[in-house]
Amino acid sequence: MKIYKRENDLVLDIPIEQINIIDTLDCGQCFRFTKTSNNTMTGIAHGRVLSLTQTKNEIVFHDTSQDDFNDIWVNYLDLHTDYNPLKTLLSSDDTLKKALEYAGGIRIVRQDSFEALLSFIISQNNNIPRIKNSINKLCKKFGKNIIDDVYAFPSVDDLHNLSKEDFSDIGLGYRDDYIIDCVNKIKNGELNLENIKNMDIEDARITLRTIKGIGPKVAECALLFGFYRIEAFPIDTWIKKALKYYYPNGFPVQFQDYAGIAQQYIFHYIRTCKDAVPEELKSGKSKNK
DNA sequence: CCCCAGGGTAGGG
DNA sequence: CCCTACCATGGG
Repeated sequence: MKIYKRENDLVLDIPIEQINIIDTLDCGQCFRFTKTSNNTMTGIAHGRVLSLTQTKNEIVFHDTSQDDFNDIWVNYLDLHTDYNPLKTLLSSDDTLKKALEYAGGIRIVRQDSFEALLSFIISQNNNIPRIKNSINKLCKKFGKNIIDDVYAFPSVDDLHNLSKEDFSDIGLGYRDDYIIDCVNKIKNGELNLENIKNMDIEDARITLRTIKGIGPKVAECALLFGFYRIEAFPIDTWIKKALKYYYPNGFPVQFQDYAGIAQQYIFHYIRTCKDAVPEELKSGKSKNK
């Protein structure tokens, strides 16, 4: 992994098999990036704009300083982790082998805890385009302006002391109450996200689920995507279908310490690869049984 | 009109 | 423990 300067950009020498930025930033784990050309992703994270252009052997970080790269983006994109041993282990399973051939360049992005927590509260019984839309409106209305029409994800303080009416034009539906409850619990000290980072995962699950609207699935997503607990295993409607079709006898126990990463490969595979599962299963009623 | 989406809750068996 | 109705909203 070599990094060098090219005018205002930083160029990272890294093969696309090691990290595919489009698959990574557009696989339903984070919601603030969009594809701005056929090989460019642009979005906002940690209060900054990030625009990445990828070719076979390099990623261009547009208008990025060496300090921001070192202090923010290496960690955000999980670049210090070697995924090869894990991918070799997961390849012993036929389904994961196919999922890795389809999109093995996915990494688990290290998102801000509060942003991930709120994002996955919004995600419940919702679809990804609508989640992205609501989050963008939330940022535009309550987040701090970064530049032009770009806004940071709102902080706890940005969102506290708001009423349901304040959220009425965000399109959250009934989920506004959940956000209000979450922000209140953080503000009054009932919930401390920094403490959750150091908790045993079972305690973290129980603590997160004290927030209204957070059940098993959202708690697992928050832990996986907001706290980098890669053993967390969110089961949504897609993973339910995958478990039923591929793993009727249960998910392989030898993967349990990294089940969250495996889950993400499968999620992306089954959701976007049209011949991953039979059509009748994809369009079938997922709520039955 | 229907069903579905990175579900959870309350309430009743 | 299980099951079910219901919860807003927009896309297909």
